[in-house]
Amino acid sequence: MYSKEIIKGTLKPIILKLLQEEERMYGYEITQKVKMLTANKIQITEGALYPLLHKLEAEGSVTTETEKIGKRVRKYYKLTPEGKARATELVEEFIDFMETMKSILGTNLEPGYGTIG
Amino acid sequence: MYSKEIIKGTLKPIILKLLQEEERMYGYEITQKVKMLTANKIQITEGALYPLLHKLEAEGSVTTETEKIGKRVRKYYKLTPEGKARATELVEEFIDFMETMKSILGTNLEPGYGTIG
DNA sequence: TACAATACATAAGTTTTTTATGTATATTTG
DNA sequence: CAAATATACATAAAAAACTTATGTATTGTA
Repeated sequence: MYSKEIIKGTLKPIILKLLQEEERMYGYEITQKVKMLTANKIQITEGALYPLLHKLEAEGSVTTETEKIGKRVRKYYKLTPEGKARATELVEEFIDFMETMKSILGTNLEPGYGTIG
Repeated sequence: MYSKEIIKGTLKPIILKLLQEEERMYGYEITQKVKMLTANKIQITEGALYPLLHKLEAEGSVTTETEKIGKRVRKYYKLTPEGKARATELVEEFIDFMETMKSILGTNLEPGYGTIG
C-alpha cells in the first residue's frame, strides 16, 4: 500500500478510465478491479468511492441503473458522452503530468513498461 | 497549468528531490526551479510551500540557515541525513506509484488505441 | 452459527492545498 | 523618479479530497 498522500487526486481519473473500458461497473466491482490491477497497492476506500461516484453523477459524467441480485441492490455506473470526453481529457492530463514529474524526479520510465496488453 | 487536484500529494517528493540535487535551496528559488523545469505547468504557491518547508523542518528532514542579501533575509533549506533517506524513499515510492498508474491508465493512447467504439 | 465477503451509504475529522492578506526590499520601466 | 514588477518571507481562513468510523442488510463459508 502506498502512503495516503500519494493517491490524492488520482481516484477520479482511475474510475473514469475503468468505466471507459468496462461500459458499466458497480462500486464494489471498481474497488476489486483496482485492487487486482495494482496487486493490492491501491485500495479504494468506500468512504472515498461512493461520494465521488455521486459527484460524478451530479456532474453528469455518469448515469446509474440499479439491478436486483437476489434481495440485494446493485448500482451500476455508466459514462455519458460528456463523461467519456471528460475521461479522455483527465487521463491525458494525468499522463502528461506523469511525464512532467519524470522530468523533475529524473527517471527513465521506459515507454510501454508495465502496461496492460 | 494542470488542474488543482492532480498536483495533490506531489509537493513533498518534488521538494525533497530538488534538495537532494542542489545541496541547499531557499523557498523562492524552489518555486522558480519548478516553474522552469516544468515549463510553467507546475507552479508552487507560497501558501503551500512555506508551511510544508516548516513542517519538514519540524520533522527533522531539513535544517535551515539564514543569509542576508543586502537588507533582505534569505532562508536556505538543506537535507539532514534522515531527510536524504526520506527523499530517496519518497521518490522511489512515487516512481513505483507512477508505474502502477500506467498499468491502470495505459500509456499507449495513440488514436484508436484503448478506446471503446 | 459465527465470520467474512458483498453492497450500499453517510458523517466527523484530518490533511493538503488554494486564496487572500500582510510586510518589506530590490529592480526595472515609462 | 514614480510606479510597477520581482524577490522573499509569512500566516490564516476556506475549500477540497480523503480517512476513519459507523450503520444497514444480504450472501457465502468454515
